[in-house]
Amino acid sequence: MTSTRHPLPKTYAPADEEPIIRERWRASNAFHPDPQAVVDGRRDPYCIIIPPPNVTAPLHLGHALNNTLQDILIRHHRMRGFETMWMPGTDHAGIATQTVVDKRLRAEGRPALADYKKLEIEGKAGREQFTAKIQAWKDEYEAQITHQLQEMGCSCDWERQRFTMDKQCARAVREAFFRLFRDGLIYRGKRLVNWDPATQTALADDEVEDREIDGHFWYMRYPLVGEPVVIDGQTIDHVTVATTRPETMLGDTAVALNPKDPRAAKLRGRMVRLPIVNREIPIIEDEYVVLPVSLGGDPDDAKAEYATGYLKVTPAHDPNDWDIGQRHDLPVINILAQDGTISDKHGWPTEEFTSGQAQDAEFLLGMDRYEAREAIVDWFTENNLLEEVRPYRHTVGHSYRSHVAIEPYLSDQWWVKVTDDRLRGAALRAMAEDQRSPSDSPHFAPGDSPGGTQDESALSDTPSDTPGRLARSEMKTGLRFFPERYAKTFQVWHENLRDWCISRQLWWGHRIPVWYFRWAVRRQADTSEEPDSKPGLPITFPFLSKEENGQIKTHVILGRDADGFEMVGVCIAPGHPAIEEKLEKKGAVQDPDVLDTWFSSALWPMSIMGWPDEDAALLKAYNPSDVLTTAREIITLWVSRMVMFNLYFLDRLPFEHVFIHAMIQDGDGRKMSKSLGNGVDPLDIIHSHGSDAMRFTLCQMTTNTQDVRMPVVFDDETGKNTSPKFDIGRNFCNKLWNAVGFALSNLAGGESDGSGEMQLVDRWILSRTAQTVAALNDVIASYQFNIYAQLVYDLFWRDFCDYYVEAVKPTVKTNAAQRTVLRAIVDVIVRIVHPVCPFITETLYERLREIDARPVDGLRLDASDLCTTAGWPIVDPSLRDTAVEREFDTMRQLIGVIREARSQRNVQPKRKITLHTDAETLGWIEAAGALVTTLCGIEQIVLDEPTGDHAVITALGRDHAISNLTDARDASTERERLEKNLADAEGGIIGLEKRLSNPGYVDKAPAKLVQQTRDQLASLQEERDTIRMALDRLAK
RNA sequence: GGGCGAGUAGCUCAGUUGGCUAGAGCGCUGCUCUUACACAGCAGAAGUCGCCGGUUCGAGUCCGGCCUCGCCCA
Repeated sequence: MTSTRHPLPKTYAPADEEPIIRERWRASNAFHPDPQAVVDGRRDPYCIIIPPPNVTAPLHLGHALNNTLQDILIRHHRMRGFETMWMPGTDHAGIATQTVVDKRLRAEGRPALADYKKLEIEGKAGREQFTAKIQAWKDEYEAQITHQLQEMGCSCDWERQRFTMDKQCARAVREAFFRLFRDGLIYRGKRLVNWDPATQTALADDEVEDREIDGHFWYMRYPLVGEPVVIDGQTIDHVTVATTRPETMLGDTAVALNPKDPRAAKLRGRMVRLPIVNREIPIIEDEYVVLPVSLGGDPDDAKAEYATGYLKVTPAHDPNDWDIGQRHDLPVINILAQDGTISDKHGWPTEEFTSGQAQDAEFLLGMDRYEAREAIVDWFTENNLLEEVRPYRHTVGHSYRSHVAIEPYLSDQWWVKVTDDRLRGAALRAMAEDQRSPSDSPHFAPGDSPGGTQDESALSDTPSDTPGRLARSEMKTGLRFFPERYAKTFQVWHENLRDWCISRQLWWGHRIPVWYFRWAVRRQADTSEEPDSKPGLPITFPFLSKEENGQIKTHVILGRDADGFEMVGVCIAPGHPAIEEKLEKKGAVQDPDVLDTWFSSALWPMSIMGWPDEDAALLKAYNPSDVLTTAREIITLWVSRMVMFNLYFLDRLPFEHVFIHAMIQDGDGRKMSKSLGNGVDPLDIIHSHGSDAMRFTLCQMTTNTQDVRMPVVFDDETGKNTSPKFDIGRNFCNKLWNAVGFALSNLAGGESDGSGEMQLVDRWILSRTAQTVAALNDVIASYQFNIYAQLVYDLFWRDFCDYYVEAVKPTVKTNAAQRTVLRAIVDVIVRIVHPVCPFITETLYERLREIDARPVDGLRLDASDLCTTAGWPIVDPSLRDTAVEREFDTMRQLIGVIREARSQRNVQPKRKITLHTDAETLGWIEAAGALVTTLCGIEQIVLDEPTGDHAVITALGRDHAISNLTDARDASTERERLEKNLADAEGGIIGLEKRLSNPGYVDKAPAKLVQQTRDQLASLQEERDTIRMALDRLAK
């Protein structure tokens, strides 16, 4: 068969080929699997769910890495015949997106969030208008992200792309919330939020700007209740607390000191009387308290320098104090109103005033927090309770909007009770047993001892053994992490888990499906139990039908107002807009907050497959999926929540494996970031080097360490950041292009008469290929991407190009057997490179298809129209021939020595030389075909001793010579070379002799190893002797 | 503070149950635009495997301690 096509261009030009290939893939529909084929049992599934990128910004290099790795897995499995699904999509990223859009609007001088909030208050649909702006932003970035993924060659099922806020995902969110609420796993509780007293709104963490301010530490005395204490000869009748916020003392509920503090023991169990309010509060011990420098605190810690060792604890007004309060079960006393004035109406116990205890504090009520601060400091001064004031510069969070200092403020939030055993315990029990660490965790059942038997089926997954694999619907245990060490992170996170606050004071997100209603509730039973933390009894609204009431199965009582009405919160099942409407007509108001973004992300593996419709074919086929591929910082947040929710709602895992890839840092070990300007844009690299080059480089870098470094350089020509690392991939692609092009031209041109036999190189390259393909399968199963690249590189470049192609040049045009092998090996190489470099291999595959393929025993290569759907090479173990590999290595050694001698003697590359050798060596060389003569530029091989100018060489334990070299002989370089070789040999001999003269080694090491050492020694000794003789000859 | 990772050639990194005279790519040196590829070929130089101690016949690899850098969680 003769090709009518033009030869390949000399250099691979990715920009010319990539769009053609993308279009070919699109038209083929090859990335759109049929879930029914899986459900019917006709095909085995393989599925990856994309970790949905945020619509906040375009993809960065970390995404490029993550998605390249996913695509490698996907393409590999698709070629192996799995019904392969890679589900794409994006995440709405609530806080980040809302902030980014608000910032952009403000930068453009257009109406922004604050303006829309005003409109909303005025009843002019501000919320709707603002979310429309975000929606437009989302559409823009979603399109951009999709484009980027396609440019990278990601073989996602684009027809099934989803978004965390689309209709289908929204339904899943509503359903999940309703069920968790119904089952008592969602509750309402207090939490400190960032409160802006000026605009009177809660702010997200990233809406708070840290600012350094010049403040003070005030040292205030709290008198001890009861007898004074003597410590180190000093009589103590009070403790001194240091604070930057004196006004919060009104809400103090304890004084804490570090258990390591020497004073702690003496004060244990004592109380102090809080000045002004006359509240008696306990002295407690908590590790959080900073020890003063004088008591052994860290001298480099500014806080230790200012600390007294006594910490006033105000749970309602400081996040750290809140945590201490939780740990010690302290009362929480909020002393501020929403506008930042001192108030007794927001949680300050009324009794303290009615009893007259707090009458000294009455004059403070109504004061602004800063006025109150001054007044309180004055009061302490007048009463001789102020010990000292020291200036102190520190960081205080300020509202990005009003620029006033934010106030940690107690407010009602919704929580998921992830600490419940149904969630946390289930997630822990789902871990593969051999990956669990020893632990006193009560969540593992007694039989679940760590370090149990390994689940063998998890370790290999060739298509032939998939029937042994656990049925997907039964996959509720065996969650496995790669690299293994991350299992510990997962376990520790769960063991220290706290409940998850899911409400966010934002507009962009899934609105909380709870309606608040002021109602004289008709109760089925009266109850005085604490209503706050658990759903109440079923509620009945008279204006709803019995059936409709059934959709509101639960409610939470939020409080009782002055008139005795209860404020209740009800959660409505999804799909009943009529009920929502009726309630709203009666005055019910939906919670204004939205859910934490992770709530919808946690449902991602289910929602995108059609849950809550449990009959959806997608859900049956692809939940659980095979592997989640993600970055390290996400294990705690996301992986955990997906596992908990999938187990809870479907009683099975969302995925079997979790692969955590390294993070890319710049050459100095810094994170890539916009602010540092050290980021590399994947699209820039695709344009400068090609998508395949970028992918190869990323794959090749992916070791199982935590971080990998990529030196970043600024390219003056393009004005963009790039990295020399990408040259690795570009060079690889170019080499591939040229080598395959060369092979094709040899196969297409010329013709053989069908005769000819395989030579040593042919059997050798087949053996190496068989070995490589087998290794690749293992390496994919264990997510060792750098080794994948290495194996492919070595086979293609070091073996195929450097030896095979060179060796067959003189014979391949006429030797039919060799042509068959060359054709097959090129085919294998193109296919095994395909998962990493899909574009170039797809292009080359098309050319390769023009050449007739003949079967090679032991090698199966199912063809297809496209490389992407072609069969993965299946090699018979019989192709592996270690005897041939050894024989080849012997010849390669000889080649190396001759080449070295040529180089030492400055023989011109083109010059053909004469080899003088013995009959036995000649026999080996001839048996190897044209290998040695071609690679060494040998014109003839003779059995005579050289007469004229020549160089003696030592190889295979004997002497040979080369002649017909060049001009005057240079004995000194040859002597230098021999002396170096002699030194090497002697060094080796000494080492081996030392080892063998050690009785411990000879006695204890395995006999096989000892014999191997002896053989090694003998051959080195032989080599040494011949080198010595050669040196002697030179000396004559 | 807790957890994890890294330290091997000038740079970026391999090194899987201890058997190593420690490897690769880039860079460097020399020779070649040899007819697939100069984004290439051939040859070469280059390392006290962070430091100290231990186990062992044998340690880059296992154990203990220390130093430096980084990440995650509080």
